[in-house]
Amino acid sequence: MARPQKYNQPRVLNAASELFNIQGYRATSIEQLLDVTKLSRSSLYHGFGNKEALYLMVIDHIAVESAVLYRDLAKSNPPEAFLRAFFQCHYQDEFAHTPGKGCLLVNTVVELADSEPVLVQRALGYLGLAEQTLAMYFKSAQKIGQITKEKNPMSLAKFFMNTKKGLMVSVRHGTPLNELGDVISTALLILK
Amino acid sequence: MARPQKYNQPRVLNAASELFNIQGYRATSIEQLLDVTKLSRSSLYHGFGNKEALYLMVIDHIAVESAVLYRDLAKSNPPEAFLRAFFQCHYQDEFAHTPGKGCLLVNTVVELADSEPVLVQRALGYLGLAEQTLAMYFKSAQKIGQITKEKNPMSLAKFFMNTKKGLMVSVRHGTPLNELGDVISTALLILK
DNA sequence: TTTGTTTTGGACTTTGTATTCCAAAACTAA
DNA sequence: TTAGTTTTGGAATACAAAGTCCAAAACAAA
Repeated sequence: MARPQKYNQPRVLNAASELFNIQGYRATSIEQLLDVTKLSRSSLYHGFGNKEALYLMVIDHIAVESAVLYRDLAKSNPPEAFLRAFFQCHYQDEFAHTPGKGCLLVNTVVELADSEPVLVQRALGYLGLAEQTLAMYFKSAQKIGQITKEKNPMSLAKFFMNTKKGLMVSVRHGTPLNELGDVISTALLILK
Repeated sequence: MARPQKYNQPRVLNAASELFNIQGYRATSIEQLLDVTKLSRSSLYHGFGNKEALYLMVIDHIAVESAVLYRDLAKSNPPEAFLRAFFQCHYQDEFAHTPGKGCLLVNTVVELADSEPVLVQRALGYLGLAEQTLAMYFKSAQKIGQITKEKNPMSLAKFFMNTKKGLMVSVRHGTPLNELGDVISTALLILK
């Protein structure tokens, strides 16, 4: 008994996510968002609130996507392969779940650290979640004997999250892929 | 035979640097810059051009400071101590050459990656320089036998620069210092 | 067709921001 | 004092951006 919603959230969020990821939060105008989402101004404000609310939804959206991806990668790979995939999934088209340059969560905390606490806290929450997931992965990998028990799982998680953050910075400014591969290989020596 | 310049560049650049570093480029308004530099609007535009030009001068300014500091640290420390100082100098008050949160160069490339190529290129240049300096340091450290010759000096440099970038992201969003220390200790195992 | 909801166009308001400009004031050296 | 230069106040310009609002159009079901 009503006109159905024409736009669907996932498509809008994907388009917005891509633009935010490339340009950053502040550099992205409503005008541009209307462009890529093909929404009318009225629809965007009616359906998503405002720019900040939309950004929050985008963060949630990509965080869920990433969490699912990580879980899959962890299930089907031994430690080294898993970590390589974990590092590369944000800049390899095969996985293509986050187009754009770098990681939206990292970009968010760097760009907005001191000026948008709500957005930063949301991003930080998901980064923390990823760290915990990594720690649990290492803990169980130690139990199975896949990696040495010498090191604290939490320390490993923090170290590899830090490596990931560094890589996301490098990806964002266009470092050639082979150089990133070199960094990854060096970092993985920690597991030996 | 003239009125002398009241403001001096270094002081202005320090004040501006601190604000830019904390808030980012876009979130910092001219109004706020006038506030912290104690300059009048007219003086700022007359003496420094515009916001972009000022930011370039700030980048140059902190890059020179950092380069000098790194050189000193390299001269007076064995590899491990040098690297620890290299990592910590951006968030320890003792060195206090870059107040604010994180590293302005890293913040710049992340915040402005796609929208301010001039500023990003300038920052990238100095980051590249730091990497080269690190590589040379490792090369000579290998010659003296301070570190193993197993690894490529350039790979080491890239790896530790990546670690630094990750740390700067974490510093920016307020990770407790002891956690950073843990990451650093893990990363340093690469030298063993 | 009628009804109720969603979507749209587009003008409008409001706000914030960078930048320019000029005449007046401040200051030093001659 | 005078001359030459720097600094300043503050108004004015220009522009872009976020968000609001309303009436009209589109649409599906009754």
